[in-house]
Amino acid sequence: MARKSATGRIGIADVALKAGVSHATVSRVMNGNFTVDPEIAARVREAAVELKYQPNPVGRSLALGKTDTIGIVVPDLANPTFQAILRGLSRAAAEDGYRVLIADSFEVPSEEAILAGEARRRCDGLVLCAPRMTDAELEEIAPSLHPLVLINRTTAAAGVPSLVVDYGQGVQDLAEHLAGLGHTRLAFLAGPAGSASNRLRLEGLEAFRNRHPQVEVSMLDGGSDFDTGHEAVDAVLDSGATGILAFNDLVAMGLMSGLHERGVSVPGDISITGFDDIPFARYTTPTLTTAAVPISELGGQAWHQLRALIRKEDLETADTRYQPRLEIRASSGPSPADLAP
Amino acid sequence: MARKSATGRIGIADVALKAGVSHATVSRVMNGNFTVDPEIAARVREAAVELKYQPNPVGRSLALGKTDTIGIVVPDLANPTFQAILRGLSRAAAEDGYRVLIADSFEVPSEEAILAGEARRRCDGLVLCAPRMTDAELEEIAPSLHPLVLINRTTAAAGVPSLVVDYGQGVQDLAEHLAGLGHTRLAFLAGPAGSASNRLRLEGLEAFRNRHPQVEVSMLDGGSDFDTGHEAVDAVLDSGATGILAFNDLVAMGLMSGLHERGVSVPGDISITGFDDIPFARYTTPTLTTAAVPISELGGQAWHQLRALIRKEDLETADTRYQPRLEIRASSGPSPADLAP
DNA sequence: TTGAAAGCGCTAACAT
DNA sequence: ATGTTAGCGCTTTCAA
Repeated sequence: MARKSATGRIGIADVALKAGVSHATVSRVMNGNFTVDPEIAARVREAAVELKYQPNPVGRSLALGKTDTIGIVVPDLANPTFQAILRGLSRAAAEDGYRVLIADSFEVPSEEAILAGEARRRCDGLVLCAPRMTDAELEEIAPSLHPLVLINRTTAAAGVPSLVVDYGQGVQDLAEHLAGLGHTRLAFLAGPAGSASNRLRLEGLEAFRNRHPQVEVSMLDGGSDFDTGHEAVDAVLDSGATGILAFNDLVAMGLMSGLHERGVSVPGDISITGFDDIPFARYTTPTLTTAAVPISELGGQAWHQLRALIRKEDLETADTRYQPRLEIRASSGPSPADLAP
Repeated sequence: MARKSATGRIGIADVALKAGVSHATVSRVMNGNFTVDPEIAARVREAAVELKYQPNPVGRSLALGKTDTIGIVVPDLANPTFQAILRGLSRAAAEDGYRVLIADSFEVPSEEAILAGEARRRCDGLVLCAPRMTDAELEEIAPSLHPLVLINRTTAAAGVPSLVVDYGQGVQDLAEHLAGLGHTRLAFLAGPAGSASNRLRLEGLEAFRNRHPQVEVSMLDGGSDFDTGHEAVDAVLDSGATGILAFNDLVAMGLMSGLHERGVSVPGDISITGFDDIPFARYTTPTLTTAAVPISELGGQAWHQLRALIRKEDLETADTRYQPRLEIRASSGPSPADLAP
């Protein structure tokens, strides 16, 4: 009978018994150790196949001190940006035989540290995606999370590579684009308060203001999803701005939908820009002007950085900076003030 | 010094040493066993905190025979449907202290069985999402994957609960809706060939045809993403149909975008329906008529079924069938033939 | 080339 | 109430 082990599953001992060898030999064969006599190896393999034996990964993990698994902590799995990062990460890691364990903090900053620690202990490394926790907290826990890679966040802690998108530059490019179209009253529909990428956008806008003192840039509270944009219609109309920089594509889409309901023409009356260039952006009506971010590439890069750390190839912990690319489509046009004198 | 164990990390032995007790006692304290003297327990806890000790999950898993992790295999992580299922699953599992390990088969059916087996071995249970493998193969591997829950697929194998969306009924409801608006020439923009959910839609349309012999329903080849819809514009126009049933919302959006570029009015000239009711559906222009599927609820339910199996509460392995809900929005309207006599 | 034995970090039965 | 001991399933020295 096959079921010898306590768990009821077939273990290395069953194969050893069937092949008439020790478990050490079975282990050697399973791991491709060539010091085993070919004849015996064949017998072992045969027994393994017959019993449909597959090594227990938990046992291996304990013995080897590695799990072939990495973790990722995201603030919100419903956000297309994080979904794309996850996909890129999962794809790249899979090519090296690693699996991904996910942890969603549901935008609760206080949960992040716990989730991160827990995930890290089960894995060989961790990707922390746009964490909402404070700099101090991040810096404090970073060492215990090593190997660790950050996305859209940096830290003073040593040995933690960061992949950050230059949202500041991106938003400046968008603002320049609108200014170039004659818009002199812009409004920024901000993102979540704790978001570091929102801070970068604000810094970028500050730089823009300094270069263009004649352009008014008002700030409107917001968020990161459709509803935020949809609910911001009144605030946007009240602001009197003709060029709206939405926090991201989702917000822009919600806003466009709301303006459409009010009979406001885009870009006839108001020009709108998004951020991210999610796949949907080229299918909205009108198609959305935005700043394209190579999101899923970011996930792939995160794995490559993490892999280097896991393999202790950490020769270079240089941070990587991604430049968004301006994607001009139909949602932005000349300022109506320019058209109707 | 704290670092005693071979791995360099702090282990139970370090805490035992520091608190002057055996590791068994430390284990008892960490697991809330009340047979420990309160004073000693406090001393142990203190030592644990000072050393920042956290039990190694791999060690626990091996000893307990459980990992507090479940796996999910999806055909394509880029698909919003699977993303939503993943999110619902992850959320529900997290509430019970379980984590989710993901495996993406990238639409390669031959990979599924391997990925599934591998994932299952690392986890306490598995969710197989719309597997593309054959019925025979699924039935063969199902027993070795137990506890197993299927989504949008059924199997003859015993003890495997299925959660399936009634795509057949949904597409019939949509077709009835269009017929009720006076459309007599419909076209179905089909999905991926191997997809079981596409087969269900085709069956539903067959039933519809039998009930409405006077309505013409032509079949157009397609796929499951934006581009499919966008590229289908010519085929759609050539078909002469005034009511288009797109495979899903993505295809519908791509199609609407393409028709918009051609100056075709929706729903003035052509009515369009999607399927799924992804969040974007209510923000398209015009808003999309579709059949709403409670996708992320599906993920939650999958966890509840799986949890019952893990806990061996498998009293009822009844399959669950979800009825899509017709969501009538602005992309469908009266047949132009009815309007212009 | 192979087997015996130790050990990965933990839990739990057993003994005290 | 606590310590000792024996696993969980595997890899890997160390002997032979």
